[in-house]
Amino acid sequence: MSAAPVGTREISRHAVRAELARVAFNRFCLTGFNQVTFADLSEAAGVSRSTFLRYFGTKEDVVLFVFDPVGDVIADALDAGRANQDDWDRLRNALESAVTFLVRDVQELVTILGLIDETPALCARLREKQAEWRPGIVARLQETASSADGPAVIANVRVAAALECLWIVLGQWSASGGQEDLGTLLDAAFAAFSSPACRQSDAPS
Amino acid sequence: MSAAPVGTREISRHAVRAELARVAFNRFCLTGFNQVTFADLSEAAGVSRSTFLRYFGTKEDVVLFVFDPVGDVIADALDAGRANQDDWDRLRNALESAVTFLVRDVQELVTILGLIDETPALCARLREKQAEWRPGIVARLQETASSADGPAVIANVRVAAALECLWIVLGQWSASGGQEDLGTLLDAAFAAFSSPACRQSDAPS
DNA sequence: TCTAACCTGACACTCGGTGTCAGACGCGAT
DNA sequence: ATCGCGTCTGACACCGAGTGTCAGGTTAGA
Repeated sequence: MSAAPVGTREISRHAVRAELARVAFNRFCLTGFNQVTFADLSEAAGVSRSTFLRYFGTKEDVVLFVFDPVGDVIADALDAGRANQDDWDRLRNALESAVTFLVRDVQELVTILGLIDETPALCARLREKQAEWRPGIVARLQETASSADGPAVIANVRVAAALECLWIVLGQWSASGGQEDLGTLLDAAFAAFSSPACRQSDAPS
Repeated sequence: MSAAPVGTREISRHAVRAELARVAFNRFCLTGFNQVTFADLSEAAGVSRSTFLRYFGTKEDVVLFVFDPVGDVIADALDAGRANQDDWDRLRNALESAVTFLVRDVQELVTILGLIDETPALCARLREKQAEWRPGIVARLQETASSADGPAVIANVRVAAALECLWIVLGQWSASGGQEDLGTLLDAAFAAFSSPACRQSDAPS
């Protein structure tokens, strides 16, 4: 997935990137995202500030570049089992693929999510990435559709809503320290769309 | 709504803020958001850079401060007609209040939305504001609930989804130059939640 | 081996944003 | 009227993010 690096230069670049991110991540967790400067990071990593900036365009990307493939993961996962499933089921399953991709090391992901949660700049940048994914996901959701399908806005809204579910669920999960089951949490979140939309009648007290 | 300014100082400050924003907005539309610096803005407005910075903490706020009350508008509107309506209906009506609040001058709103749309930094900051509104809206949605109401995550997801609808609808509306009816667009967007979730069967060809 | 592409570090620069400071201004009390 | 108080303003210094350039070293591939 996501264009495997063939050239030796690509391999090298990828490895250096990973190492720089690792060193930087420790600093961020230790001191806080905003308190750490590029000068600190480059010094800690043993490279010049210029070089560090060449590997990561912005400070946010040092943390968030691991999320880059998620958009493609979700879009690709929409193809699987596209028969006999409605939009919500397909989206829910695609999100399952996304969290499976993200959860390699539980502790690491919990830490990253915690760092993001307490840093507005990281939240903003992550939401920006999410917005970039949406068109591709919407297109994939529609291209396998039976064309006699409501206006495009419907698909747009559903994808946007599903992506919101993803972050809400991940937030809940990381708040529990990675204990809860992500599949169960996804089901609970998607119940917002399928359940009988509560409170059309008073409480039976 | 939103704490009417009582003191003379508050009135003055509010007026200056509006004037500075007006001048700045022209510049932004003329040259593009990123190309305009605080030095340009302050010169155009006839004040020092320091003063301009004192009225708007960030460059994004120069454009986006008009959206600040929207969160409260939505939360307040949730109270109206809280009987015999399910979550989706209440949220849809609350969004109607929000767009009514925003649409004073059609042309101006279309221009602002266009500027936001082509400026990633503005999109990001607006999404940040939206995230700040959410807790308050969720609380209001739940406080009038019959408590025998699914887990909190349900309300969270629904509010998040509704807010996504708001921006999708506003995007569509501004793309049409403010011609289409916002109520109709809202209905079309919310159909994503109530319609029979397409494609559980093949196309009848 | 040779050449061309690339990587690196150093430097200069712009701009967003924060903080400080002294002076000007408005306003209420005496 | 004027005195004192808090506030607003402009000037300045400062920091950090991000961009661009350039010379020299390294490596890949013919």
